[in-house]
Amino acid sequence: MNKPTVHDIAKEAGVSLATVDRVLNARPGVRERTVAKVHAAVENLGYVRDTHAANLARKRTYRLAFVLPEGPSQFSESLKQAFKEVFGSQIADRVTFKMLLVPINDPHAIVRTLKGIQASHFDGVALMVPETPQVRDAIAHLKEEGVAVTALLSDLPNSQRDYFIGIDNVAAGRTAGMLMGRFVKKPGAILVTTTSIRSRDSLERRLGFDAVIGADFPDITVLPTLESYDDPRRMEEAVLEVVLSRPKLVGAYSMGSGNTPLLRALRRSGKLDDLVVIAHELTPATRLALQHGEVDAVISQNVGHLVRSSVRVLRSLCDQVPVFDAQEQVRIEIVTRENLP
Amino acid sequence: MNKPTVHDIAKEAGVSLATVDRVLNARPGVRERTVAKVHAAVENLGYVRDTHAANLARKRTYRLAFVLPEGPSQFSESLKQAFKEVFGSQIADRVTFKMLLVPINDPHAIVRTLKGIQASHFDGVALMVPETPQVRDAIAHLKEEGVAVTALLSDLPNSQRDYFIGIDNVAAGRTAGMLMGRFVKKPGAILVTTTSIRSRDSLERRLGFDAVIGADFPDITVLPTLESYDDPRRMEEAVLEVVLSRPKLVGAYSMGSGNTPLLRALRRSGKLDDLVVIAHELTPATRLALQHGEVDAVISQNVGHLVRSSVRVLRSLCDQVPVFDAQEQVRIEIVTRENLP
DNA sequence: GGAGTTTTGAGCTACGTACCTCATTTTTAG
DNA sequence: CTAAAAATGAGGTACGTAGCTCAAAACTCC
Repeated sequence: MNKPTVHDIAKEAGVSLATVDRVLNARPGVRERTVAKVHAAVENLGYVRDTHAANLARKRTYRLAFVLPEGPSQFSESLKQAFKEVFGSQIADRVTFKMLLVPINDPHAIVRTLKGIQASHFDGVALMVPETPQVRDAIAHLKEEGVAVTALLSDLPNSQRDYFIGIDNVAAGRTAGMLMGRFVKKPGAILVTTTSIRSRDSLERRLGFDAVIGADFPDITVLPTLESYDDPRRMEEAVLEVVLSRPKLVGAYSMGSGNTPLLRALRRSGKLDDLVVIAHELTPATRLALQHGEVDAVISQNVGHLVRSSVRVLRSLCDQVPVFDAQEQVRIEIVTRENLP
Repeated sequence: MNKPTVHDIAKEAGVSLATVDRVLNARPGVRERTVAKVHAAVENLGYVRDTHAANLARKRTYRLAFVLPEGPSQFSESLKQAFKEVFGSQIADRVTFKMLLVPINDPHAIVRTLKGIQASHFDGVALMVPETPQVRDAIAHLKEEGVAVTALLSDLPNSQRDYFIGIDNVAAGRTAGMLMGRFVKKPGAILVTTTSIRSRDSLERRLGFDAVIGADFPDITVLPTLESYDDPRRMEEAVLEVVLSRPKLVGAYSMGSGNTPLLRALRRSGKLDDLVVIAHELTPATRLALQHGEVDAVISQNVGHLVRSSVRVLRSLCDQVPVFDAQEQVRIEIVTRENLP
């Protein structure tokens, strides 16, 4: 009736506790036949190791590193806030964190940081960095050392990362496109902005957005993407210019960070009320804009969930336990004034 | 540096381990002054009990009961599916479940079931039942016996339940109203259906829906709610009648279960393509309808999240540990063809 | 001041697992 | 067959906490 323990396994397999221990922890010096017997007993009884008792016995701690872009983005801030919250909660027991901030546009510096992560100091790493060949190599090296690696928000599909935690950005772009198409009331053009179209996220979102608009909303044209290159002033002016020169503008889609300069420009133009505005990521700024009716919808991913997921996933990877996918799947959330959390 | 243990507390407070244990577990026979000393030491060192070690020592199990409506609703099915999934996961360790199915329309039977739950057999209960005076009394009784009680999906605001896990249904209705208002392309009437308007959920959703339509979309009228009383055939015919007699119908809002008869009627009428359809809860039926473009949006709550939340919340309540609210908050999800999980 | 009562301390076992040592048994090679 | 090597067993300690016993110390009260 009760959950079987190692003692039960020993009895069932007709071996001693020591042998069971050797098998379960893959220690050497056990005959093939005996290993098989123990495994059979495990199967038979449906034994699952009590992770908590095991962690207690081995004084295990999960030393995790999070490599995040530095710089004062509102999204990063809410990520950091989420980390603080999680750190105090149950999820984080036996976990120690280290946040490593890297300049997102300097692949060299990123790789230097990754090389600084050693298996002797960390058991798992979550990465929110762009994929480059050097990053791939660094990940391969981490894996060789036995460090668990998960991609966060931006996938690293061609690397050896163990897991990806984040959304399908093409689908996110499609969702934005669908909302835009259904929300606008008349034919016209859509302004699109982002930090840099060189980032995979922006690329994918634009792809999805264009696909839906092209297929389902023939009356709408999508303008070329405006890039801010992290310069808010420049973005604000560029947006203003487009808005003033384009009488038939009906909407704006902000794919990346930099919602604030977009909104400032639209406010200055006096046309904000006539435009459907869709942005990404729920931050204090977009939240306020939603409440004021300036932004019509925000496509978002639950930041708290992202952080908790990364911790849970990294723990599972460290323990070599299967990840509970259903729980870790990140939803593409549509947030409006009415369902604002 | 390391997490303080009871030993550290004993040293810090200048008392023995036994005394620390007496204080921490609220055992009698300790002087006020000593209790204070120990609490001070706990504060000083920032001690937090290692729940897992504690559970190990006391062979603790969390015996939980879930009181759910019986009957073959698709939503109930997905709930049960979610339970099965959670049962095999880490969240459920040291947890034993019991599902108690009750006839939702028989308050008498519900109360009988609740009275059958005794503290000697259960540590926590999650309830998905309508609020009646008898139910309130039964909850009060459970609380007296020391059983943790949480409301699931339908709140029991006037009872002594410890927690509510679910969404704000007024906000959910508002969200549906907003989407409906923005999705329909011309003025007209909206058909509204539910199982029974006597249920709190339907009442609240309708309230929110009407409020938004009334305030923001003056061109739209909302028809009186059609009730199915759990009779699909009746619902199907009633819907068909309305659709055929109302040329200016532009949308349909399904507030409760019974999405299938609504869709059947709309298909039969041949007008499905011209209507904006918004439903609640993501089930196999609504998922398929979304994919086929028959339903435009589904307002949903993540069932897996609901179940995991209830387990986590009930555990926290049993342990008298604060609930991590941010994690347990249930989102009002907007699901469309594009962001279907 | 003595008897009774209350409070405190010391020490033990247990939970399920990890990891260690040392003795004993079994297997293998020559 | 024997010596060496490999495999196994018995039993211990530890992790952080719960919960128990029994003795010792500290308080009351009259």
